[in-house]
Amino acid sequence: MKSSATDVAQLSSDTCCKIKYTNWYILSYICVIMSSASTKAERTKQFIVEKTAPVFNEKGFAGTSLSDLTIATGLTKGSIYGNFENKDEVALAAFDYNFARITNYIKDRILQTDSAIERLLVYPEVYREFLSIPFLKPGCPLLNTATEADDTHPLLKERVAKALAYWKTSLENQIKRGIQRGEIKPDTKPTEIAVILISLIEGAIMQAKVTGKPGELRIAMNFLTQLINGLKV
Amino acid sequence: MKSSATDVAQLSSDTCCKIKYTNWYILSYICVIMSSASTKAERTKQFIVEKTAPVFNEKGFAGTSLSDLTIATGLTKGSIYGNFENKDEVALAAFDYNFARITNYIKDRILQTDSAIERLLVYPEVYREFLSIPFLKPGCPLLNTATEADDTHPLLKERVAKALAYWKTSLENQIKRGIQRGEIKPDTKPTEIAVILISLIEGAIMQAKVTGKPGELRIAMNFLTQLINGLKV
DNA sequence: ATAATAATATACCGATCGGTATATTTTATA
DNA sequence: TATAAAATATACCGATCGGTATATTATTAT
Repeated sequence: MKSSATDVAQLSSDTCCKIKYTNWYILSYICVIMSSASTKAERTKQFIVEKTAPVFNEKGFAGTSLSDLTIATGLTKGSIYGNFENKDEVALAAFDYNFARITNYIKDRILQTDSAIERLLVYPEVYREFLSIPFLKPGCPLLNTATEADDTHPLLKERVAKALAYWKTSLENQIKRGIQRGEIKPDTKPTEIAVILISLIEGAIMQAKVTGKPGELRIAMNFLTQLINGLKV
Repeated sequence: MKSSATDVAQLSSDTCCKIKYTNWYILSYICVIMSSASTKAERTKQFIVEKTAPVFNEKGFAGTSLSDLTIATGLTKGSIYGNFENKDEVALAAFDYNFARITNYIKDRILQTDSAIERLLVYPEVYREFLSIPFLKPGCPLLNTATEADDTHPLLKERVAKALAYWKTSLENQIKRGIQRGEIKPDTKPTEIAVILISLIEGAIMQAKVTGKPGELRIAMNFLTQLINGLKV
């Protein structure tokens, strides 16, 4: 017996007043503040995304069935298909949600810093303990989705590509601003640092997930920290 | 209409006189030279592994169906299940094969070097062009399998863990020998270099697969090359 | 309160999933 | 070459897959 879904939208309270993630990073990364979803359907849609996003991140697209989605949401297939065209649409929205979540998490911590070096150091600080950050337990959604989708799911691959490009651009801009402000050595190559930072983080996460131990992650993040500190003027 | 499988074992010629990969890295990494498979079943088993390994690497475990396996091999389900207990067993053998293949590829190139630094440089040299190495097109089997299996397939995860440990140990030993021979700075930390090398490679591969361009890979491998050269006495 | 409408649940579809019992074919032995 | 044994193919299983038509329920507007 499924629980009624009529009041399910209200449970999705923690996001109703948030930034509409899909817009700011897909539509030229413009940050659009949206009021809480107006129609019931929109709120249920959001509810489905929130509940299924962790499942997709853990099991992958092929490994997640529609019955997984009904279990995660407590809704029926009919309801899910009333809000999404197909499984792909749910997966795409779920990826956007997962990526926005980690992005917002990083952004919140970056807001508490007051130098370019400190801002860059947020990344190794956060990912150093990603094994103990609940919603990152199943790993980085970028890495998980990328490795599955690159050869099997063009639409999902495209989303990952955009997310990755956004991350890279953000890092580059942070470094450029740091150079302008005289906080980072002027001969620093923004793109190179961005790529190396991403590589170290994602590669270390893979190892951490497989070994289940923090050793590799600690080593890689220590190295990254030193690298970033070495950029200081 | 399936083509007969009776003569299929003979086609598996290129591996019949090779090192038996499953043994040397699972059984305490002891290198056991095996003569060509004796029974027909063993050769067919090998044939199935060779033909399905690329499919598993590209589509993943959940994304690969038994019909994919029959198509890849030209055999029937009955034949496959006559040689393997279930889909898991095929996937495990396929992963071993994929990992052994890249390992042997690296090993061959390492044999052509004559210094510890050169040996380490083989890794960025090989992975720099992995997009153009045919059997690596679908990506690194370690990365692909790790990200899918870590939360969904304990047996496969265990194999990946062992493969990763083997790679790491190999790197550490190469560095230690380099230090002993006076080719690498004595204050070099073998484990740290190994972890950083693996992180940079796997993280860069992920980016390369998603963007489809060689830029990120080139940057990461250039950096890794510099890092290794910096270890020279 | 009632009617129109929007949203969700139910029941079902054909296809494919992983897996297997058994018949047929091929191989090895004599 | 006949025969036993091994290996492969055929035909089928129940379960689940993604998806949908339709009935039911809840919401909204009057």
